[in-house]
Amino acid sequence: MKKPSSEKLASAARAPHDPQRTRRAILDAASAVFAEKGFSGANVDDIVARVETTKPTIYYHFGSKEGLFAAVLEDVYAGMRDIEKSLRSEGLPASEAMRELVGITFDYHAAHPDWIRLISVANIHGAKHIAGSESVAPSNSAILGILSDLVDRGAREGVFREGVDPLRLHLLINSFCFYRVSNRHTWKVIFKRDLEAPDDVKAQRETIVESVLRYLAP
Amino acid sequence: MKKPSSEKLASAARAPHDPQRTRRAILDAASAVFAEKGFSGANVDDIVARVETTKPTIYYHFGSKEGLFAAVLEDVYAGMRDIEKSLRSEGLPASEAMRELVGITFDYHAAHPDWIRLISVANIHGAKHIAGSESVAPSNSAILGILSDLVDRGAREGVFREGVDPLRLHLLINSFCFYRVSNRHTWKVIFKRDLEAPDDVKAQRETIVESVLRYLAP
DNA sequence: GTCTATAAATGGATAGAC
DNA sequence: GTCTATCCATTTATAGAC
Repeated sequence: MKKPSSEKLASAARAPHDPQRTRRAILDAASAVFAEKGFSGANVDDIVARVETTKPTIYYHFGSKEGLFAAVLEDVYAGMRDIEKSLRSEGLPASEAMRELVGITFDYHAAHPDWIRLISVANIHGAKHIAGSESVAPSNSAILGILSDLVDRGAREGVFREGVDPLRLHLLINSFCFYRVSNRHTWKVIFKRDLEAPDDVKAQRETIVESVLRYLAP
Repeated sequence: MKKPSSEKLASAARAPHDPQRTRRAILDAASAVFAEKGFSGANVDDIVARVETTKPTIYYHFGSKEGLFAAVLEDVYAGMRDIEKSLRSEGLPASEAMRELVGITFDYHAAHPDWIRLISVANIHGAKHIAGSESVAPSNSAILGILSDLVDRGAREGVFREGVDPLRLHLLINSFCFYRVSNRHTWKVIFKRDLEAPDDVKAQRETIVESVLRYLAP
């Protein structure tokens, strides 16, 4: 029989019935557990143990384990807007702005391994949990719009070549930033090299930045 | 795992007790099920249903569900040698050979989505199932050796620049080839574009090939 | 809205015959 | 080496009190 000491919610002396806060706490805990163990590997009890709530409360708010996972994914995708917020590329020349954009994308992925694991888990399950979501697409089209504008501007200024497809460029950038985090475990076993060693991270960042700039060069 | 090289056991359509064949059949079925549902999502009964065998037989051969998954991963990594086998780059100039190597890597990934899902699943679980394997690393170092030699040769011939790290280049190539398959489901939901549309696949192939060649240019 | 207690079902693993 | 039958821990989900 364990004595619960509500630490997660007790930062501001948990109100007896504060649904918003309960929801938020459940989402955060679920996010961590799903990221660590995958969808099927995670169980609701693990989540309960982290939040100091109970199973019926979770089912009251999210309906099912699948509903909870869907909510976690929507929540996590919403955080992607942070990338665009970080961008300060207004006054910069196109290549400098591109260097900035790629670097920030790299840094964001590197700083959010849990986010990446969740996307991986979502893909393992065919993305069915976000298939019906309306909030997920807009979060991402924003950054794509910025990239698209930048490609056009660079082409007009003559520093980028013409005819580059923005979405395919986005694929080139994201694949590198994502994969080096998502596959670092198998990579380490196979090549005996830690992709997260600080010096190497720096070199990888330079690799994708330079790679993109060279790809765009006229 | 090793494939049976000599088959003196082909007496009937299905011998009553043919361990090699049973093992092979279990591995193939398990591979498909793990790829489809992940490690925890897959259950041994699903695998049994696909092969004509029983649960005790699986446990006899592989010890546990985890042992079976580990065996599946080793088996699948062994197939990676096919990439090097496809390579015919001996007489070609360095840039042509590189174009060939990147293209074949792209094609191999595109042709083996199950393989990619299994690697994703392995990474979700921290690659612990292959952590102790001795057969996995050599399978991959072969292709890396070829890439490394090619980079050196290109540098000597003056068509590639100096100081390119082969492993980081391998990362650039593989990340694109892997990600476009592994993340195609979320990509489709978010950007409403099918990464597997034939015309687009062609363009993506050209994107990574050209990207690598530009990256290597002096 | 949140709790205690429990139902209902799934699924990993094994005993023991052949 | 492979089968039939089964055990039992785990786990999603809910009934009903407060």
